[in-house]
Amino acid sequence: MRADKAVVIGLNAAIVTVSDDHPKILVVPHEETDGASGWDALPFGPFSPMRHRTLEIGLRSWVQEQTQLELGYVEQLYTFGDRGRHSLDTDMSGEHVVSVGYLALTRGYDETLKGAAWRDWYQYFPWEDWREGKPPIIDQAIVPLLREWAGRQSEAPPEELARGKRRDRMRLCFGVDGVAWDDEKTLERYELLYSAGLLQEAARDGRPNARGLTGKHAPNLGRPMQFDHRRILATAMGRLRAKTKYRPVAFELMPPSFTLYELQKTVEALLGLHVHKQNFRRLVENAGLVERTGRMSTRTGGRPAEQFRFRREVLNERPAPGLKLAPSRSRANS
Amino acid sequence: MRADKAVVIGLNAAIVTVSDDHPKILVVPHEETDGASGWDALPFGPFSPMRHRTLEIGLRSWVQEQTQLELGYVEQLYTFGDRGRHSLDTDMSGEHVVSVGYLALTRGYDETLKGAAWRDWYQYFPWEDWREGKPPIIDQAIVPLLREWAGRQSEAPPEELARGKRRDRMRLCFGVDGVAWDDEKTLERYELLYSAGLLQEAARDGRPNARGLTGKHAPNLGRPMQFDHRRILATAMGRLRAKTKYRPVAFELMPPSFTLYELQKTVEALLGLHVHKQNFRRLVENAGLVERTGRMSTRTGGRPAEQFRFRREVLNERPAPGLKLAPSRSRANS
DNA sequence: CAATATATGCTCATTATGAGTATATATTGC
DNA sequence: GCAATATATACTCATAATGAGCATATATTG
Repeated sequence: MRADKAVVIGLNAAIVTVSDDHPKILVVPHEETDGASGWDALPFGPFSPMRHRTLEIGLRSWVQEQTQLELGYVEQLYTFGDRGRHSLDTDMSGEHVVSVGYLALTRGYDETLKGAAWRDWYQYFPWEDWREGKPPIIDQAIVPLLREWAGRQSEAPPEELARGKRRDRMRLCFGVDGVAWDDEKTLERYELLYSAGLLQEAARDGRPNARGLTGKHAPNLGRPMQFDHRRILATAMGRLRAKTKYRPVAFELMPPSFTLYELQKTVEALLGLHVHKQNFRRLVENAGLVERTGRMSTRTGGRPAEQFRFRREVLNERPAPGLKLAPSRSRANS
Repeated sequence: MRADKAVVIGLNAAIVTVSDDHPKILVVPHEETDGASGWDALPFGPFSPMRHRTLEIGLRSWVQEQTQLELGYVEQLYTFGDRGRHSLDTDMSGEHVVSVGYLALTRGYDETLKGAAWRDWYQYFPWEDWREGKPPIIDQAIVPLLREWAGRQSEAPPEELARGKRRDRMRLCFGVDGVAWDDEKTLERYELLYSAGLLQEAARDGRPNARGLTGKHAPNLGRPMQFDHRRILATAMGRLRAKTKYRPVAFELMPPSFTLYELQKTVEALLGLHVHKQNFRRLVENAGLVERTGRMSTRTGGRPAEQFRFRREVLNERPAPGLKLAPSRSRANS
């Protein structure tokens, strides 16, 4: 059992927090040799089997080292074997890198971390935030560009078929022709845009873009990242959005005590959607996910809200549920 | 970016089919040097970045080579960095192996595949099949052994706490004290039994078992596998059971045309549970997952059943649904 | 032809869901 | 102090989804 080329396992963490109604991820500015500098990177480092008994332990220690952050909730996402042509060509050591992506949640938001910075994840995915309605970038830029791409000559022989498939992908991903928006399809959308050559990463990797041009001519759809890090982030978003609905993960992002509306705002920030306020309370309370503290919130605004805390016991009662909610269609509530 | 020890990526496939109401997986007898021979292994091989552009392509080619099987549906499961002490100690080359597990589905069941064999997955997990009621092994062996384990002195200081946590894990995993059985917790159950030292793999890896004994004294809870392959299989089962309920994957296991009851039997085999027959039909038909063929089944028994086929179009309509069903509690139906 | 086995259609009570109305309690500007 | 405003929270209601069972249809078997 011998590989013909050395393989390095890169551990990558998408570390998420929510502050001030914005989901943020921790990025480190990563200096590059080939002019791609300035692109953000996720905290990452190689897995060393001698030092780390498991992959997750390795990840935690890298993050600790690079950002002084002690991670709580950590979950493995996916392992990517292809990091795009870029890494194959320019990787200094001639090693092949396989990326293992992780999602981590923290309520920390420890202001300034040496060398690292928190950034709103919607900067990388401006089409994913529907809280203020459909993001204009979709109809103004994305859909027209994708239409052009879908109509282009395909390389493969079954011409008409390939075009149809492209159109279907577009419809399902971006909710064209009355297809409903699916907040969990973040990775599919990212990969569609990449395939269509509409992302800077695709240009970097030498993929022809929607106009058939190769090179640095991709439009500016969201902020790019180093290597395949934006893909890992897309995976993290999708997983977190999905998991929020069937497991009580949102509480990992909350302080020990919070009002129900604060909880709702956090969930809405993650999902990029509004939910129905009254139904949200009903769900959270009926599911036994929270308990009253008796204390009241002194926030400015209207009537003071009661503070709640997460009922950790639910985890031991049944397979603990999440915050399954339909987006509220009427903009009236929230 | 240098690892201090060479890392090899092992690609492992849990290839599933269902035939005759039994979910089966493809195993290859793997000869070992240290006496552990006879333990089944999943088809696996190392990832070679030079030959395979992606991990999945590498997996497909290994499977093809080892079993002559052309895979259809393939999905990555999880990447394990620790394969137990065993592999660390006895790995011939001194390399560290990281396992990437995959789930693959096939309707093939191509009888005899050179060197490989299909085996009922419940042989590895006899506690997972609840179709004939609660498997006796749970109350007769597993729960008593786990109780003993939960009551043992713990290594860590917070004595009472550790015991409580062990009891909680047992309750949630095996449905003790009125906790409902959760068919998706296959991995949690496997890992609990491993932690408690109740599996042959744990003995092999030198973990103390429930009676505090080290060595080959583990009871015989299911058939063991090479390396961490039973853990990968447990992951595959859990994922497949979960996915069946929200995505139309079961059809990957069906022939082009089938009766609704055949479909139901396949789903039941996967979940290890019975479902309510009439409600199953209602769900499948209302969800638009199937369409009539007009042909009738000539199977022996009672009234002939109509044959259906999978409506592939659902995949392009909305985020295609699965076969979400509650297990029927009354044994009357089926 | 009775007994039996399965397929399929239909009903019904209960619960979950999506949306809204109504009321309570605070702050703010005057 | 009071109207205007903002939020919190309680409650209602129609509709859909779910879980369970009954009834009928159509085959085979002895």
